[in-house]
Amino acid sequence: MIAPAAETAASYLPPAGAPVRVRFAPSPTGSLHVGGGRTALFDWLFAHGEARRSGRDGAFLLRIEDTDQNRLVEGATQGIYDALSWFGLTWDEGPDKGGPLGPYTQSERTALYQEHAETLISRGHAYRCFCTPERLERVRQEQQARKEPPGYDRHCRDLDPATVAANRESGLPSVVRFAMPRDGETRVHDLIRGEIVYRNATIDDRVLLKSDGFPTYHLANVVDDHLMAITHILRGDEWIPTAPLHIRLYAAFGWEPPILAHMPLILAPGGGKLSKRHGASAMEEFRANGFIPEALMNYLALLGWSLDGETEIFSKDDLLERFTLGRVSPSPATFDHAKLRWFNQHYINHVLSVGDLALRLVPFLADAGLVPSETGPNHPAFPLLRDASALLKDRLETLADAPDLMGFLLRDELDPYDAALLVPKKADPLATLEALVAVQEALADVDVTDEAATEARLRALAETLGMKAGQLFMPIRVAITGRTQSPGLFETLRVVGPDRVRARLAAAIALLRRHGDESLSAD
RNA sequence: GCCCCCAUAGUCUAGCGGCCCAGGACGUCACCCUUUCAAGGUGAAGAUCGCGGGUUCGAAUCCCGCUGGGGGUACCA
Repeated sequence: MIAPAAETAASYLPPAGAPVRVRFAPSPTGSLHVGGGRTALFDWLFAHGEARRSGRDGAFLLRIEDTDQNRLVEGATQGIYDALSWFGLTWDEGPDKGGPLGPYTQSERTALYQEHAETLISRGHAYRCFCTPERLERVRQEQQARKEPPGYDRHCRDLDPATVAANRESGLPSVVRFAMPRDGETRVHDLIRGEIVYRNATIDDRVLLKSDGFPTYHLANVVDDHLMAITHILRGDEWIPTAPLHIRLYAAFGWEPPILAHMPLILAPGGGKLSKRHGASAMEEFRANGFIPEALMNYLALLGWSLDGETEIFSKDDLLERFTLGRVSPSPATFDHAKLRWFNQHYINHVLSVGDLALRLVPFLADAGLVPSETGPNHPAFPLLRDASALLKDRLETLADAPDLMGFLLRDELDPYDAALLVPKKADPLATLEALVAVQEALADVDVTDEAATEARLRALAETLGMKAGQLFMPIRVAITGRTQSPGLFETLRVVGPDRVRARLAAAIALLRRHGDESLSAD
């Protein structure tokens, strides 16, 4: 546990007594990306951690941005809830939770956006545009041909009111565009990077309301953040280029903009945005691949944030205690699967209790048919699972490694293995066979659940046979586990238990006899 | 092309003008422990602080330029 730091109020926090409200606003167009997961984490840590530590109310809300009817993916919203819940984040307001400033699903707020678009039009900050997609495409191509920067040519910006009315009357489809100031500049204050200055002339008139009546991100996000009393916007770096538009929108509405903080991008190992091509990139994939949420959280927290450059292990409580938005770095970070695996291994081996680990292993082992899926702490299968977990936890990098590594403990029959494995390198098959027979006899009157007794007996046997202990232990290991790598031999024997030890030794001896005959006849 | 962001070892990072000829972690390598493999322990290699100019008694730290990487450039978010 890390001691809480003496907290001096950061400059980006509101005056004492005023609340901090942040939101995570994913669109339900697929599974939740780790980049989104990290943004949600930082949102949550800021609201529930930093803000509350400093004596302010901190609220974390979830808003579903489903304004693109063409990209909606069925079940995606539920998937987002599941991913965030699994990750360990809880939200105070959201579509499923309700709250004072809902609804929290944008498709239920369309009237609101339309009203606000009209307000902008009436104030001269926006206008109806009747340009067809075909015309827009043509303009774009012409601009490219002339090597001009692409962008809307403001064709409809100064249509006279009569034309607009006539077009609307005749049912011509239209969008609402923002009337960006044509000169001057817009200053965006980013909490992480400082001030960014844009020349207004380089920003075109973006669409606010689409022809299907739904808003674009720009309008919906500004209207909702204001109406939901959001104080700080945490979002990905990819939003920096549209930040000036948003700032202009706040100004056009006469609203005070929230504090903006753009989180550094998460890059793929080869460069570029992290995607499916680079292995897992969605929260649910990490879950399915056997990563535990505590480890993922620890790893993700350190991608872009650090406490002191020294401390590496942070529990969820540590993070709530120590995270500060001000220490988030502006530079993009490359996702390193190897380091994530290290964290996961560390949590499995050193942080989780054995009982906890055993329980988390159940879904993975059940899928492989190794334990009943209903296995719980009081299930008859649990004690063996627990013992198996204790034995193998130091070589589990992910929960998904368990079926392969623990099969020999959880099943009575061993998977078929190559008889040659029984014979150590540079050892004689016949001598090995005799040694195993001797082991069989020696173990007949030894209680294998007594590790010390078993070890004493087998070491003595090795001496009697004139073998090095390791030479004798390897054939036993293979006979009992079916593989050349296993936990310590004596603890393995203990957990496998007397009956299976006996049966597996007999099976190994039989296998070696057959193998010997075959190699003789092959000569 | 245009706009914008970023820049300390392969990777994540500490550093916010002298404590740094640069600290921690992952990865890599070696050794130790040892019945195998892990885990663990110890140690090593690895960064002309992207390059070039300034500012300063003094720069990884401040300023400018360049280069490189990345993002944006949709009636997607």
